[in-house]
Amino acid sequence: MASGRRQYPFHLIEPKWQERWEDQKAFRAFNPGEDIPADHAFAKRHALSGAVSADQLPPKFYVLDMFPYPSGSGLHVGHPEGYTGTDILARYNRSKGNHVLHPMGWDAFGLPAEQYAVKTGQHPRISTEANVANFKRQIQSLGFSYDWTREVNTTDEKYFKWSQWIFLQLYNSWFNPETNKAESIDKLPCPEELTTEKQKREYRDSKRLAFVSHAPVWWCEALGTVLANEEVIDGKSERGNHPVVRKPMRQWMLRITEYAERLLDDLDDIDWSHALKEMQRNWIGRSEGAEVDFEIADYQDDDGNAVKLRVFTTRPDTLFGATYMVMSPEHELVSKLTSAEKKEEVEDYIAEAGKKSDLERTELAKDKTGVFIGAHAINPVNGERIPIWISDYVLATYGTGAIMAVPAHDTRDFEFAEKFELPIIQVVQPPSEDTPWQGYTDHGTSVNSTTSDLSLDGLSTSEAKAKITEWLESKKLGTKTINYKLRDWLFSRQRYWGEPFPIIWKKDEDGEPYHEALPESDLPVVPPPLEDYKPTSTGEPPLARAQEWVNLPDGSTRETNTMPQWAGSCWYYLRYLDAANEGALAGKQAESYWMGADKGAKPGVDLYVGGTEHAVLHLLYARFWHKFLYDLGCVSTTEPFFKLVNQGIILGEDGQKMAKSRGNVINPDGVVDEFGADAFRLYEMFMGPLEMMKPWSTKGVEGVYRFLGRVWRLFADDVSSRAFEQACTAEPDKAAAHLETVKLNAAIEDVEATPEQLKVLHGAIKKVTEDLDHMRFNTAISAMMVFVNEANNWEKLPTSAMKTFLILLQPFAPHIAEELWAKFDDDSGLSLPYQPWPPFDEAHLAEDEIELPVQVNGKLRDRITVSASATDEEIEKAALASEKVQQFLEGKEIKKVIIPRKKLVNIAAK
RNA sequence: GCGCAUAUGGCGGAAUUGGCAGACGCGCUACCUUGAGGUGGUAGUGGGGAGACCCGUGCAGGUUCAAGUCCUGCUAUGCGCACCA
Repeated sequence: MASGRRQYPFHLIEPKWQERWEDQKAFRAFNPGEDIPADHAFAKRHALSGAVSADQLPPKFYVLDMFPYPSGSGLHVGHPEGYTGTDILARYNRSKGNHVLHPMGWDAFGLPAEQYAVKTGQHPRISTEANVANFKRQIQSLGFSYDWTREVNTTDEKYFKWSQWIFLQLYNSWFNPETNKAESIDKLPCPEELTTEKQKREYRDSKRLAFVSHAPVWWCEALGTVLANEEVIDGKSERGNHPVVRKPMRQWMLRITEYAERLLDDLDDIDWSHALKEMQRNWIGRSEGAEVDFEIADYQDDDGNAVKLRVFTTRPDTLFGATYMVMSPEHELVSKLTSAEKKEEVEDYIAEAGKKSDLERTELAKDKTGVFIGAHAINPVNGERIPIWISDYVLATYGTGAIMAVPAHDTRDFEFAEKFELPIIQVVQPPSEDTPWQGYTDHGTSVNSTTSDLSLDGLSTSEAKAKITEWLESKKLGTKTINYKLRDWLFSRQRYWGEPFPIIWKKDEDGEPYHEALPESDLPVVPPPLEDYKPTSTGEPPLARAQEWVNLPDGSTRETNTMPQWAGSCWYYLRYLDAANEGALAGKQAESYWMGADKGAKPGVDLYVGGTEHAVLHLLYARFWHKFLYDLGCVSTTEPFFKLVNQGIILGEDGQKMAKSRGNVINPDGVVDEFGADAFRLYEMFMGPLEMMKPWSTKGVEGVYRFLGRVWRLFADDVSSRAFEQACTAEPDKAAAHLETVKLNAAIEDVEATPEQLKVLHGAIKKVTEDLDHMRFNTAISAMMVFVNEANNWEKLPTSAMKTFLILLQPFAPHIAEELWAKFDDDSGLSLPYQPWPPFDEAHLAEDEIELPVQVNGKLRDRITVSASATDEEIEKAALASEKVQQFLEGKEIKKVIIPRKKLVNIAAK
């Protein structure tokens, strides 16, 4: 326990101001056209009232936190780290005169609530509501200036109506590669050869941005659901670390791959960290190369046509070095091409590969396996017959599912060729003679690549690529191709606690099922109540249990899958703009004001802060939906989040990751109880740069807490403070009333600040302002500490300077700042959070005399004091006159004297 | 294996275009107040040396009048991806 006595009465101050802010709706943001009460501080600050158009409103500043999943264990110190940073900037911008949008909400669909429901039979809404209430209490105890009228909850049917609405638009759209954007499915041109309604329907269904797939998906037995690629890590589920297996199932998918190029290109326009952009680039995984057709030797299809095996390669320049081909075991041509004598061996291998999980496939990566299938292909450049193998090192899901193997210049092909003793031919010469060519995969010079028709020899790798690609295209043997690692997004889950799809299933004249969208007027589709939230015994999702809900009067049935948790978090930042709008996900005016780039504002969310764990999943999905909504005309920017910052992880006091099992978890409630919300906020920011990983230190909290105590004692009168404490001891239940008896320090007087005081004050203003502009919260706090340390030595404390300091302190420690501010008679009529941010005046920082360090050959030898107006010549003279300097110059010849920007003197001598 | 980030006192971290390394805070030492302790205050605190001085920003080089900062090559830690042809 740190102390018996409090540094200052934060326990009375903090609830008092939190209540007041709520009563006054102090942090409401007003949409264009909304009625602004004349007595609201925002109205007074900007001389506005009533309904105001977007042009009349001050510039917007949209500062956003990643909304939390309200778990049962409550807030963790990592959450408020980002929230405090954004709150400081929200308050700073409010003070600067911007119109701040700073909202909070709940990403409340999710597996833990559902698993709890399975266990207890209680509807997940009940536990969700309790968790939300607890999270909200904790967040509010920290004094964040959110506009709670805009609170959203993804499980609220008024909210998920619009999640379902976006899905409907995806369902009703296709991606036109010509225009590079989504368009209505009604405008999809249908090939003429499709005549029947069924054919046309199937064609349309194959083009929708939301479509049904029967491809193998990741099935997690323990979670009872399928997972997206991105939710599977090393063959285990991201949540819970359960094993997953590959299994073909009917699933809804979203065609995110159509947006790959735009998702990649537009990264250039946004202010995200380099590291984060790289992660997204890697995930999208664009690679440029060529698809090349290899004719199969001695083989025709049933119609007597030649059959071709198509491969993708990023190194078409190495085509002459292709000595064998490899197909993935799942490749559709495998069964056709396998010779009779190899059939058994090949089938065994396929069965064996199918049994392996992906984990096993990668763990065994070093040891290549494979089988020759008894067929050959013809290398199109030189007519060589090369054997075709199958191996699980070739993935069915990337490129064409088959490769040409160039063992000399590809590590995997090299390992495979060595193991199976396949020929290795050099076709690239490394730049250095000393580098062995075997297994050399970098660029070099082409060799051994000549026929009567074509020669690459002597060309650099990039020249050779260009030449061979052109040659292949001219001979119709191949085409330039771009491939992406990004896969379509698996969008359905076999869960209860998620958004139901606005989709029904019908049967056509052949008795085959097909899907149809529900009309918008049917939204929201609300999940039915259940007694049992487990999947059914046949593996169907839990919604299938609600037979009355599933079966519609006309004989059609509802889709029983639900959407993944990402659905709600993909667009919540848009709902905040106009959270109560029942006619649209966000009104046009509100959207263009808050997200638009008018009046020099940043396009999209000005600042988005959250954990790095969402570097690919949430941030890629949200960008995809945003671009889709842009195509639809629903949003006015191509990107949702202009600037994004990842806060670093906070470690336990032992330097280890916080975990219940280690017993090193810090509970914010405990810290707030002991030191107060202001100290908590201040410490979270004082620890170090926001983006860095850093360990918690209770001693460090005590340090900033002591600072706030010094602030309190600087402003509060000693005698009345002591009287207040005694009164509180005597009448603890009247403590709040006694707080009002604390008077302002008598040393605070309405006097002119001295030049020395102005220098200290403006130094602090300058440092805090510049640091806030660059999110350097830790150094801004240290600047305020310096001010307080200085002010403690002052005999008289000028009112104006002390009030200005409180404006600086307010964003960081708003409660104590408000309490002290209230002790002044302020006639501005504005509450503290709306006080104009003080400008700093460089004139006050100027000095009459400056002290300069003098170096000889780069080593500090003396300091000299000169007039601030001294010329370089005068400074040089003064420096050379110094005795100490002369000692070091003895016997040396002065080569040069450097005086850069009057910062120091360096004498170079020999 | 590939990509990215980071490396500064006993600790968290400062050092804005290359210009006084260690701001601010923690811890520690001494003293004052209190006097049982804690709180509060003052002074000191990178290492070595009695001292003039010398050495110091993960390691090794380089550029420069001047390098924590720029360049080259390493090492360690963290994160991401991982048979992506």
